Amino acid sequence: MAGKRVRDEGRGPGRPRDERVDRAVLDAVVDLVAEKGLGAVTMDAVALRAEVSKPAIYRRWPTKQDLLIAAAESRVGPLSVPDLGDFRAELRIVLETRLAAYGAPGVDRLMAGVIGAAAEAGAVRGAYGEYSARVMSETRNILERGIARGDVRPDIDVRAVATMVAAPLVFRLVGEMEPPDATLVDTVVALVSRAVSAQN
Amino acid sequence: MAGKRVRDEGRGPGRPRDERVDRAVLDAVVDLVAEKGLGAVTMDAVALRAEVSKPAIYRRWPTKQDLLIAAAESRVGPLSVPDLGDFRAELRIVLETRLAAYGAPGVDRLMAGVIGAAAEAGAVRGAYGEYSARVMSETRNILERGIARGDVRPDIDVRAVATMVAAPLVFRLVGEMEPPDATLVDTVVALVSRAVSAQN
Amino acid sequence: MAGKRVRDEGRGPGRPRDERVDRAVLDAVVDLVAEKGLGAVTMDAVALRAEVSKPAIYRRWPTKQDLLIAAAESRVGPLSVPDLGDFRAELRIVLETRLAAYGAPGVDRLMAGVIGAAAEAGAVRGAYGEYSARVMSETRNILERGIARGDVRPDIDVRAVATMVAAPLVFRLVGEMEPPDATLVDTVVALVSRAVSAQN
Amino acid sequence: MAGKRVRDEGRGPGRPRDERVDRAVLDAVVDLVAEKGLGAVTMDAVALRAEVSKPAIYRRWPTKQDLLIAAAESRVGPLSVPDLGDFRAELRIVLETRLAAYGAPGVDRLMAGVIGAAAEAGAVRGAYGEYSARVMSETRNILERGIARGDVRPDIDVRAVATMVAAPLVFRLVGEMEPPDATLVDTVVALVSRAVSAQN
DNA sequence: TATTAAGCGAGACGGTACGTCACGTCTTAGG
DNA sequence: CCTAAGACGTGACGTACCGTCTCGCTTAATA
Repeated sequence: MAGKRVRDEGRGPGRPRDERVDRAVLDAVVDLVAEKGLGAVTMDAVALRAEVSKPAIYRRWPTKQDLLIAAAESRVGPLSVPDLGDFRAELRIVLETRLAAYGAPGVDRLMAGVIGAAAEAGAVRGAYGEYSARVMSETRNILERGIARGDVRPDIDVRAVATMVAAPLVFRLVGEMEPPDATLVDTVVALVSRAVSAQN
Repeated sequence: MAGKRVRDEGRGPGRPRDERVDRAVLDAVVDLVAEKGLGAVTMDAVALRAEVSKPAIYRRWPTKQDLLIAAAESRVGPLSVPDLGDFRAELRIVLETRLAAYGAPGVDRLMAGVIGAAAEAGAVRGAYGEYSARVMSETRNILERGIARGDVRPDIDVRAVATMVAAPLVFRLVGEMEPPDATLVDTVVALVSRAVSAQN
Repeated sequence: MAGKRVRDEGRGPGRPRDERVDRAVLDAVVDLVAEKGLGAVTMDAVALRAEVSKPAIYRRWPTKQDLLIAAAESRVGPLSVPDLGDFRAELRIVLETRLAAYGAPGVDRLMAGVIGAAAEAGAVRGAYGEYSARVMSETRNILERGIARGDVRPDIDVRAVATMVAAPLVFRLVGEMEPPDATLVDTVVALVSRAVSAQN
Repeated sequence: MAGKRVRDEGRGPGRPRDERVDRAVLDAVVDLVAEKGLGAVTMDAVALRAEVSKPAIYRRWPTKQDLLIAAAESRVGPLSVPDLGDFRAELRIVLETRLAAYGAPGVDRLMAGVIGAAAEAGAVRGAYGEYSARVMSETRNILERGIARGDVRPDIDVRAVATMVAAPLVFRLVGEMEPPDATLVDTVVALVSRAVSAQN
């Protein structure tokens, strides 16, 4: 799951955490971003919207950054692609899944906000780094599966290619500030699969 | 240059702007990021470090976001690659120039900060959008030159490919929070040139 | 005793109150004040120190103010002075008893805290007013006994004189923030008894 | 003046403090106490009422306690009684001046609040201690003048008697939570002057 | 040469969000 | 009905930062 949760799930004595609070808070974050932009995502505004108290939020996510990451992860989380016997097909699924997720209202600016917050913190590879790794892991998986299967050239640098797969959609969103579209997905699929294909 | 400057350079009456202030402020921003992280880049801290007053900063850049963009642009600005007669060679120059720029201390987190600030503002395509376009324009140029020359396939989507070229370094920096390296550059050069090459 | 107790002592069904809780809580309050000052007297801190749960405290004293009053009363409670046939001697007993009580560690700041809490509440003459009246009642008694006996002038305003007797020690403690001492007691005894004496 | 002010009056460079802010804030405190009680004296409420920002308040008084003391001092400050050639007359002036000040709306609860806040802080003899000393100093002065003049017995303990003079009005207000009245003043004047008079 | 518009450092200002803390209530599981 | 543990809503706290403003001063181009 997302950024460090203060109390681990091991039920102890005392009143248990109210699960509805978690959901309500994350929804409130996404809704606020979608409706009024990142600037409206104040801890107070989130609390008000979720009908929850600020301490209840801070009990779960000790920092605004952690909250943003958790909200992002609730919409753009780890992926699992079945073995389709074809790297290109699997790659397309990954990218189209991400495209759909980024297209949901608010998710675009939320991702930018998460990156901005992560930059602020500067803590090298904190909660955000772990989230980033989780999000990219399935891309690495299909690459390695492709290599094992034989339809991906074994001489590629998996990490670099994974970056090349993940980067364009996010960069279009955050770096160019425009929504990624099907053309971009098609181009990534075409270029990457053509270039890493074992067929030539 | 970056975000709207309040007084255009057309000399008027009164005391002229002190050019040293501009330089001192931008340097102070980069140094602060390099030494203490983005969180330390407060307008007050910048003023203190640059030995300059806050109004002197705001006269030049009306917003913190504008200042950050100007600082980024002072380190990672527009590029101009001569016609080498070979798309692959020109592509490599673009990427290696960016790699060098991103490797300078502080520039990595500064880029992340610029993106974060742009996200916050939410103003669709403001000063940041223009900066982003300036930075990516040379990549488009070499692609179009390659198409004209004939060593780049004419059926590609220029914009999408430009995104695929620019994205990986920035994403490695900002999205994965690790420094881009030569391997990543090599991989981008190899994959992109192989895939867009007109030779097959 | 102090402030309204939620359940009157009339034994009902169910598990009876644990008497040790009462004592432990009041002791915890006084100890905390003595050791770390009034600011450390948090309901949570009291509960932790007394090894008792918060609801157990609130069942007994519905408000922090009530708890403070109860703690104060446990150390500085009503007094009973026997008829010694001499107003001056009885007055000295009252004052020396109070002096001793105020000298105990923590009691000084506890009194100030009670007054502060009463001020905050603003509720004119609530639990605190009753406590205050209980504490001052014996002074009125010895004054009235002295008038009846004939060694106190009958033309004094009993209430005003009682205030003059009670005020100095408390004010020294709370208003001047220094411990009252024997000199102050001697002065009060001397001045008051000299002034109200029927002998001249 | 009241509790430590952060910047001393020695005009330096930069924008000077706005004197109206000081006045507006202190008035807002007193008005809020008078109208809605001590509980309404929130830093936010004060800022709102005074049409001033919270930082502007904290620049002047680093703590809520300091602010309360300053507000109290603005209404109940040091006194200066001319030499009337008669201790009893001077004592009456001191007490009647205080009685009038305590009678102003809000001042009663404000005094209680100051004492409560001082208790909380626990800092032995901080800003409050100094205020208390300032307020009591004139009483010591008239006692010493009386001794020098010869109409006050020289064998009294000046400090103890000063406490006996100052205590009753404040204690009536804060300890008994009722307004002091003329009867109390008369009693204090009568008892103290009778007891310390050099005539017998 | 005097004027004057605009620059300059310093720092207070209003506004707004942050993250923390305490109060008093409520909810669990167990005695 | 009590107990301990601990989450909950409410709401104030004091701090930090942004972007504006007001001082008194300096600096050059113009009149």
